[in-house]
Amino acid sequence: MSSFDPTEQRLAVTCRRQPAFPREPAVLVRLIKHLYKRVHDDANAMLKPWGISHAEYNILMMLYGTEGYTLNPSQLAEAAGEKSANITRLADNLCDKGLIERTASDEDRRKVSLTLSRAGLAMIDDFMPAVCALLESQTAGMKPAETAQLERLLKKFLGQLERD
Amino acid sequence: MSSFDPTEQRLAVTCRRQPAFPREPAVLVRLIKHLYKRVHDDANAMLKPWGISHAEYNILMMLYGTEGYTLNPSQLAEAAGEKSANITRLADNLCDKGLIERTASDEDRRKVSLTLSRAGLAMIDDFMPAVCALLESQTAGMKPAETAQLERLLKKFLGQLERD
DNA sequence: TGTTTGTATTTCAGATATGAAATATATGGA
DNA sequence: TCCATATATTTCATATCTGAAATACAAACA
Repeated sequence: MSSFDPTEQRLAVTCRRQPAFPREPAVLVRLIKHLYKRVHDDANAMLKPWGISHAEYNILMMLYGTEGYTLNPSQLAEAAGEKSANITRLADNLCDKGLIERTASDEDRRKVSLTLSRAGLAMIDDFMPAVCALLESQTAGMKPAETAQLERLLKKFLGQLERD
Repeated sequence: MSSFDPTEQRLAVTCRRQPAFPREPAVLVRLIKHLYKRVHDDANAMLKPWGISHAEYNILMMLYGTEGYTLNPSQLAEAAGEKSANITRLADNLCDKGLIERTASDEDRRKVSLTLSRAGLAMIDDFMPAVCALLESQTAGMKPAETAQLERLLKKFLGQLERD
């Protein structure tokens, strides 16, 4: 019994009432939504002891995954999947917490560099065991071939959404 | 070239820096986030002419997919994947727009019934062609066997997240 | 009956996210 | 040079969402 069952049941009724309604994409889209909400909530709960949100975590980790630990707000927006107005706010918060540093670029003065601070790096090292444990538990029941297949299909789906 | 490439690239760097970091679940979680944002934005854009949001659309469609077009806020919260405090607000808006009706239950006076109105039904009939077109375009590049496999794997993933 | 415990919904304050406009700088011609 | 257009970021008003507390009723039972 999954929390998704009531949703699926209601999609079935919709299909009966609207013969043109395409079940498969509708189910996929709603599964994505359910999964995202769940993953987002779990991540927020896990990160609570460190006083950062899932969105802030994503910013820190995108900087961490970059040579030089530095990105511009616009690169960060793409990597973290946030709108640029939101990046400004998140970066403000992370600066206030001392986890990143904001410096002006001199090569292009429109640009801003956001760099992981020493404290930001230390926090990542600190929460990393908890993050790894959560991530591992999330796929614990799936075989490597299944997760690889899921990755492939999700990328194909994303590619389709982004065509044109 | 996908908008996901920069993210994936940064996850690869993270794996190099943190050998314990499990790539596969991290990639899946971030793909889910990217997909959700995209689907959510596209749905909002498509629905704009009708003056409703993606979240409001989900409420309407969950009522539409129910015998009697009626649900309680708590059932709606589960079906639509929203927190109950949010259902109250969304239902308020939909009532103001005349798309649903709120009535007290007499069998259990704590409960509230939210019912699709005549105008709500008419709006669904009206936007249905655009909804179907969007949904179909979203999986246009995938074979039925692939979407079925994706559905199966997403359900397995969700099941894993919800164990315990 | 009265009391306790549980469930359904709403309220409220604060967090989070958004679009559109504003600001500042860059770039490529005329 | 001057101008038009493009890019990067922020600001601001508003929309959206959340947790926690408050409210209202139900159900079980001493």
